[in-house]
This record gives sequence, C-alpha cells and structure tokens, in this order.
Amino acid sequence: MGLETQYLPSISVDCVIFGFHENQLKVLLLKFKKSPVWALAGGFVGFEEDVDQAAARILEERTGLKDIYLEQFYTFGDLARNYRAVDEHRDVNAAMGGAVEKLDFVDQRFITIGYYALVDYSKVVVNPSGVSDASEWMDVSALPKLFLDHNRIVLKALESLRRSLDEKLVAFELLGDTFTMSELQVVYETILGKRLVRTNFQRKILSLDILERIEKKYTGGAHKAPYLYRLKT
Amino acid sequence: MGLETQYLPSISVDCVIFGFHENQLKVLLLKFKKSPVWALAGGFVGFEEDVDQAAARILEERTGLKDIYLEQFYTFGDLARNYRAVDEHRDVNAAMGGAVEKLDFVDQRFITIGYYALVDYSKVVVNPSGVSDASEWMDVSALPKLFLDHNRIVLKALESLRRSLDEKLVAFELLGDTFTMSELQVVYETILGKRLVRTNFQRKILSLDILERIEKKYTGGAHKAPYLYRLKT
DNA sequence: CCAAAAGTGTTGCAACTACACCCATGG
DNA sequence: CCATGGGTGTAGTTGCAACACTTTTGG
Repeated sequence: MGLETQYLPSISVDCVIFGFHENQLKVLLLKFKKSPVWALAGGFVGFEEDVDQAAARILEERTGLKDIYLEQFYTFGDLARNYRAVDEHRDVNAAMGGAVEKLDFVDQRFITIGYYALVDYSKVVVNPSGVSDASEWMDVSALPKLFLDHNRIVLKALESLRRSLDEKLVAFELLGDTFTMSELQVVYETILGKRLVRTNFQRKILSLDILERIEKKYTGGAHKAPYLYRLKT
Repeated sequence: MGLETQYLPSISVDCVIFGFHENQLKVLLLKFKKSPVWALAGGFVGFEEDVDQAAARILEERTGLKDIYLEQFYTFGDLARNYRAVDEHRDVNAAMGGAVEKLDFVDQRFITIGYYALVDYSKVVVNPSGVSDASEWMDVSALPKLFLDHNRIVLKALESLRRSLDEKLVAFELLGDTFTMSELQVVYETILGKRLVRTNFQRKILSLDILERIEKKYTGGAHKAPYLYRLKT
C-alpha cells in the first residue's frame, strides 16, 4: 500500500526533539538511508488522525516515548521547501521508496507543521525506524547543515522555547523526575543563552512553590552532596 | 477548471481580519451564499505559491488592501474540522460548486493555517468575491456562532495579538496614519481587556520615542482639540 | 580543614501603579 | 468660567541584579 492512500498529501510534521545532556541542549537528528544528510524526525498525517496525534505518533516511533511534552510552534509553507529542490532528493526518495511501493509521494511540494518536544534524555531509546538508518543527539549550538530548511526550523523552535520558558515552566520536562538545583539552572542558562546568578535563581525558582526537596541527596563526587528536587504532586 | 488543479488539497488558510471602529475591536466576517453562517475570510494555497503569499492574496481579494500587517499564529489540524462534519456543508458546497466545476474539492478534511491581519478600518472596501454574498464587521466580544471552529480561531488570534502587543508595537496598524493619544489608548485597552491609567500610558508610549506630534489638531467637537500623532518616519 | 552546596541579607536599579496636581484651550 | 485634553511630580511596590556573608557537609 502506498503512502498516498494512508496520508494527507503535501503536509508533513517535523519534530524538533530537545534533550539535555552533559550541560548541553541537544536535538535528536536522524539520517536517511544511503544519504549523508541529517534531518529532523518527520512524518505525515493520517487521513483519520489529528495533527497533534500525528506529531505524538511520530515522536513515539522515533524515541519510544509516550505522553511527552509537545508544542506546535510554526508552520513552514515556503514554495521553495520541496524535496525536489535539494540535491539529496534522489537519496531520500530512494530511502522512502525502499520502504514503500509508491516513489512519488514525497516528490512534491510540502508544507510542514513544526512541533518541538521536550524529553528526558536518559529515557530515550532511539528507534531509527524504516526511513533512517542512524540517529544522534547533537548540540544545538553546533549543528551541521541539515536537510532542506531544517536548520531554520530548529532556530524557530528554540526561539519559541525561550519565550515560553518562564511562562510555562517548561524546563522541568528536560530533566528526570529528580534533579539538583544547579542542573535546573544550567538548563535555564543554556536555553536563555546567558549566565544567571545562582542565589537569585534559586530564590526565584523556590518562590514559585512548585518544587519539593527530596531527603535523599545526590551521591556523586567529593564534598557536600547537592539536594535533589522534584516537582510537587 | 476545478479547484483541485489549482490548489494544494487538504490545506486552507483562514485570515482573522482585525479592524478598529467606534472604540471597538472588530473582525471582518463573510457569509456564504445561500447560507446563514458567517465565516472568516479563507482560501487555498496555490501549487506555486508560498503560504504567506496565499494569505496576502486572500486578504487582498476580500479587502482590496495590499501590504497589510499579517502574522501566522497557529495551524488547526483537528480531525473533526472538516466540512462534512457541519450542518452547513451542503450550503457551502453548493456555494463553492456554483463558482467552479468540481463539487468535491471542499468535501474533505482540511488543515487550516491561521493568520491575523491588522487593517485600517477606514481604508477597507469590502469585496465579497465569488463564494460569499455578504460581509460585515462584527464586534469581537459579540460574535455569533461561526462556521466550523472559526470562533476558536478568532480567540486564538486574539490571544496571540495580545501577547505581541507590546513586543511588536502592533497597535498602530489598526489606526490610520494619524490618531489621537486617547484613540491609541482605547486600542490598547480593548485588546488587553483592561483599563489603563491615562498619564502612565502616555508616558510609556511617548518614551518609546516613535511618535511624532502633528501641529494640526483634531478639529472635532467642543472644548480643547486633542493633538494628532503619527509614527516617526 | 577545604571545597562545594545551600541559603540569607542587603543595596540599588528599573519599571510600573495610582494619584494628586497643574497648565492649555475652545466655547 | 468650565469641560476636556495634555502633562509633571511623586510615593509605593515589585522584580531583578549584584554581591557579601553564613552555614552545612563529605572527604
């Protein structure tokens, strides 16, 4: 069965999957089969599927995670953004065609709806799925040239994330169930792109009254162990 | 020639056209032929057309205005939003079918990309075009039940507008070239939904250093005439 | 003891709120 | 004169930034 019988034509969904690891904000990227180009986790919208559902499904297919924080941030509809326009077209088409019968589903102009996801890096077990043969977490500030206009999509996602950082208290989604205060601070600093004063940051976060301090402390290295926090129930 | 040969399938664009008149924030609505239902100015995306271009074209077709402030704010992709799902389906299909040969272009599920436009109410000369036979400015706070999920779309547009009111200094787009300070204040108050203190508002706006006071004063009614302002060049 | 972690106190700045008050002007 | 428009002054508040200082604790 070809893609054109399952999915809406001309519309795709791309997920910018953010994770946090080793004090760096990462994006999960996939590589198409037989192509050197990295791309965002993308997919199509089923005929009987909400767009939000489609985004969640695509995310689950790639990361194995359910119930993830997902937010639609922009829809990219430039005429230029079609698979024919790029050098890699033949590779992509071949990769997708390898998995399905119809070759020309992707051979058209696409409008893509951008979502960003915030995931707990440590919980992700990457599943390359049918159209890609590799996946990798890359530092947001050091991305290679990505497929099509995916670099621009990442930038726009980061902008949206930055704007809603305080408003929606979204940083916690990037951390595990428990975390230290300085881990949280580094997340804020990385997304905002600037240093914050520790004492003021702690005061501000604690004054929100949404965190609970766990009795068990982090048993890392030498010296005093930091406290662990978790979101209040 | 049917719509399906000119436009991308399954995708539409809806414009929430805001105007300001008699101290009220208005939305321009259209009525489909042979139907009692009011709807947003909508249209489709040409095969060789950016989505932004399509939105600008649709806006021009309905208002006759070019170079208008337009901003994409959200894409609505719920499965439920299809023309079949509503009582008015037959009317709409008939209205659209009246203008074109193919009847079943609109007989499918649509994903719509929402834009809002800010226009100078006084400059709009409404052009009902082929699919609608009436148009009307309606007060945002007193809309009837609109076509499909258009009420929700208006609400979401208003939210976005509210958020970017200070950030992007967007209120001026709703006024003519010249305006009084209290007119501007009423625009702010209406969009934000709350009263503002006159003196503080004036100080804030003037301190932005983007307004120029015109020598000619407004020659309206009795008492002292208010000054007119315009955006600095 | 030392170094890292956690927390308190304080000072100053900037922005905003809410008013009181004054000046200008057209009729 | 008075009603409306336009503007200044100021006191209180809040949030934030910067920094000094204390306390806790694991090795």
